[in-house]
Amino acid sequence: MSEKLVLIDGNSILNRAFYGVPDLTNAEGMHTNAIYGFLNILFKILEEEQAQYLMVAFDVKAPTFRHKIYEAYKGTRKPMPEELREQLPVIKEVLYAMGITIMEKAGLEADDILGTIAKRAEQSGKEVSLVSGDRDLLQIATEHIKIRIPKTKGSKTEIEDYYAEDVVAKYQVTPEQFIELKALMGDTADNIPGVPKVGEKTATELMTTYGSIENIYANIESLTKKSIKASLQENKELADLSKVLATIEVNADIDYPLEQAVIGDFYTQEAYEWFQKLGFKNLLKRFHGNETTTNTQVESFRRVTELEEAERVFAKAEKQKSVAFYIVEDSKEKADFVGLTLCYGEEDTYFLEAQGFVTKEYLIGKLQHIAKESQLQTLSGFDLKRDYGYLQPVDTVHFFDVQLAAYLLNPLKNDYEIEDIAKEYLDMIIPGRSEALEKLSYVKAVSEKETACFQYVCFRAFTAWKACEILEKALAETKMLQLFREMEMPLTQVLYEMEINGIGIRADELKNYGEALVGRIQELEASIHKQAGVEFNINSPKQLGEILFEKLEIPGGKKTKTGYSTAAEILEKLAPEHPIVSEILEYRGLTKLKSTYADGLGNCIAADNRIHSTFNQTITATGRISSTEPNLQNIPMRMELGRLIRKVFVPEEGCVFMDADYSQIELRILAHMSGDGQLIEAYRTDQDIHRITASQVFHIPFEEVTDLQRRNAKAVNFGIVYGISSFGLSQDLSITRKEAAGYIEQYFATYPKVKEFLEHLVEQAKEDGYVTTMFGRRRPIPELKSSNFMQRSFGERVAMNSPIQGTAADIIKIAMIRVWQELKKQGLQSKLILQVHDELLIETRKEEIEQVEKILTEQMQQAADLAVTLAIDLHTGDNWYEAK
DNA sequence: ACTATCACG
DNA sequence: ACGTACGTGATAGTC
Repeated sequence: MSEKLVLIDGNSILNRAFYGVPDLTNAEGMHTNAIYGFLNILFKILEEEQAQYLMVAFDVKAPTFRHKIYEAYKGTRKPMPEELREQLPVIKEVLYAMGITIMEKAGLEADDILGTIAKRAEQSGKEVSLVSGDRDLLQIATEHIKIRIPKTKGSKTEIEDYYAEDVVAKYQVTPEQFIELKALMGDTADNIPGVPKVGEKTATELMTTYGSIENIYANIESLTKKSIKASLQENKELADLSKVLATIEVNADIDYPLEQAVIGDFYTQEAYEWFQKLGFKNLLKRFHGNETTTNTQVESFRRVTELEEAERVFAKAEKQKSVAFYIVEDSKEKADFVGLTLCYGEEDTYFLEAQGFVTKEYLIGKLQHIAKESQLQTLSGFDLKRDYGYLQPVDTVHFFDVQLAAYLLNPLKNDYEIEDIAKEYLDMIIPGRSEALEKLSYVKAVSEKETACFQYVCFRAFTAWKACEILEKALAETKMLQLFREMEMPLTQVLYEMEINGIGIRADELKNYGEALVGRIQELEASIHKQAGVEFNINSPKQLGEILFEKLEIPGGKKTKTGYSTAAEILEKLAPEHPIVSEILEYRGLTKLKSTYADGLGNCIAADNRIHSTFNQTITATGRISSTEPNLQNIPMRMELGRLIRKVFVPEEGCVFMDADYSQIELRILAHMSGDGQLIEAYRTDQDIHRITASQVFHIPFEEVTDLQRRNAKAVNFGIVYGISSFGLSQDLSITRKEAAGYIEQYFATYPKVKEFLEHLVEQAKEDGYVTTMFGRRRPIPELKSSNFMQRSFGERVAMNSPIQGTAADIIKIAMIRVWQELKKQGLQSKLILQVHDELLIETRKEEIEQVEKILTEQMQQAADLAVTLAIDLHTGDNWYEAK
């Protein structure tokens, strides 16, 4: 086997990647999509090729010879978008960090470098794979030089390969002739003018007939098509110029540093840091086994097996100011305790495995002692909510969840794995779960990869310990320490108990509800198929769109990229005219209820006949919590049929549900934060706010406000909170943009301070790069720096919405903590079981109704001190339907 | 893995 | 001139 060289056309591939990969930005708001796409193509190629050498060629900024000719001919090239331009120097840095040879030379285009190097490599007996998005390169294909052209098909990249014979097969000309083919037909993308009137077809025909441009002109009289002949005769100079432009230099004056281009280890520390900075999480996985910074750390890790030693470790731990722990569980059998890792210093990380005299009970007892008794210590960990089953904490003030801290510092990330925290805040590469355990259970893995597992669990405690101090400092600097200590940390415990409590479900009734839907669904399905004249999958938007808009020729055409939109919004407009459409809408509604709710919830019922959702505290950008498996925050409410599902959510024997929700909390927050006197005054009278708004905005007496006016005012109120735009409002109300703009103008004239406030938020956000809630929670807004109008506008709306939505989230979190504490303090058995953004649900003992009602009302109303009252609506009932 | 749709606040 | 309302999660279909 001869050796192989991979050559990459840097600019071309970066350009391909930029347009092929959807917009990506890192935490700092820098665009990264082209770099990401480039690296993916690079890795894919290298995996396929198994080459020994690699070089990447780039154009340099100075105009080249060929550009000069062209620019004299036709002017300047179209400029590169800023989002791509900023990525060009970065990819070079990344490649440099990976030890990859970069070729660039003033006066030479990437093509010329590639052509020259490829030919030289071939002459020295090497196989060459040349990767470019540019078909121009096909001219240098030979038996040993393969041109590879990546194509983005949907989300996948496929690569077309061309040896010389493949060029002939596809274009009916040899690679040498391909130059002249290009010269004749021209290429606007490549700035080759070509001969007017000669396109791909004519050019191919001419070249296959005559073999060369020279021969075409030699036989020009035999051409049959007069217009072509005339054009060729008139434009001989243009044809010659085009040939010069299309010809790639293969004898350029350039170094050929083959020794440097030997493929080595890409996975250097510098490369890791770049990948981390760019936020390429899945590419980081490639770095496993290349840790360099962690080796010294590993040497200090200790395995503790003897009781005596364990005693010493705990005795010492109790005297430390800061202790971190990680509970090791078997991943297969959930909550199967394996051991405990403790860390309380640079040199003090211990893995205490439950075995012999060091029992599970002993270890947990010792840990609980630290958690309960030593209030002066900081006890840190990672995702502490998961550990409360062991801890049974009474007070969380000295707890420190590093995951939660990292979330507050940047709530925009998708996840907060401890590996990422180690890298971001400690500048350390630690093994990730999948690498260490290889998806095996702990017990199985430990026998096979004992050392890896030992290090893995130690690093988790060590990282929690070490990151704790740094994160605390960062929280202090960003003025979020109080938010962390007094809101997020105490909330972990409230959420934990809500998860444990769960909510009672009448499984039989849920089943009946689901079965009751089936009959009607089948009826609709048959009717829809009959009317369509064909059986098809109604659930497939693709098939449905084709049936409605092509087969049945219902007007109301295209919308999305993939085909016709069949969203309810569109179908509702067609429903009155077409019975099939309204049946489809009904079918959609029923199948949604069946699959997502009747069946979906049914699958989540635990052995205790309750549903235990997970409440996630590190998901949203604004500070809200989210609910998964199942999501109990989107149980139907607006439509009666769906709302009936709430009847299967029931309290325990001897209890009722007590449900309280804030009335228009976001608008009240807006009134407070903006300080608008008129709006604050509107809330003083405890009446229909949308009606008051309508009355004030449209200058009519309260009693004379029509339903339409009220509806409009309500939409404007919503719009303001979402970060108003005339277009959005016009869409919502089905009015013209101008009318919508009129409403907004009137609204702002009525509440001038609101306008001022929102404008100030955007201004401040542009200055700082983030917005904050009343309680100091931050949301960075990298979109504000985008050169893309749409993205920037989105950033502006976010700047207006997040402080409001986030403050509401803060307020209900405060209420939850206080309600929970008060229930405990008064020794009540009633339990907080759900939060739905502005609503709390308490499973209330019947004998405690009065006390709980008082607690819930007071704590919710007093959670924040605003210029307007925080009104709540409170109901009790024997199920969720009745309590709401 | 991504898209479309739709449930909630 | 650009093209959307803010924040989530689950399901089914398609690639």
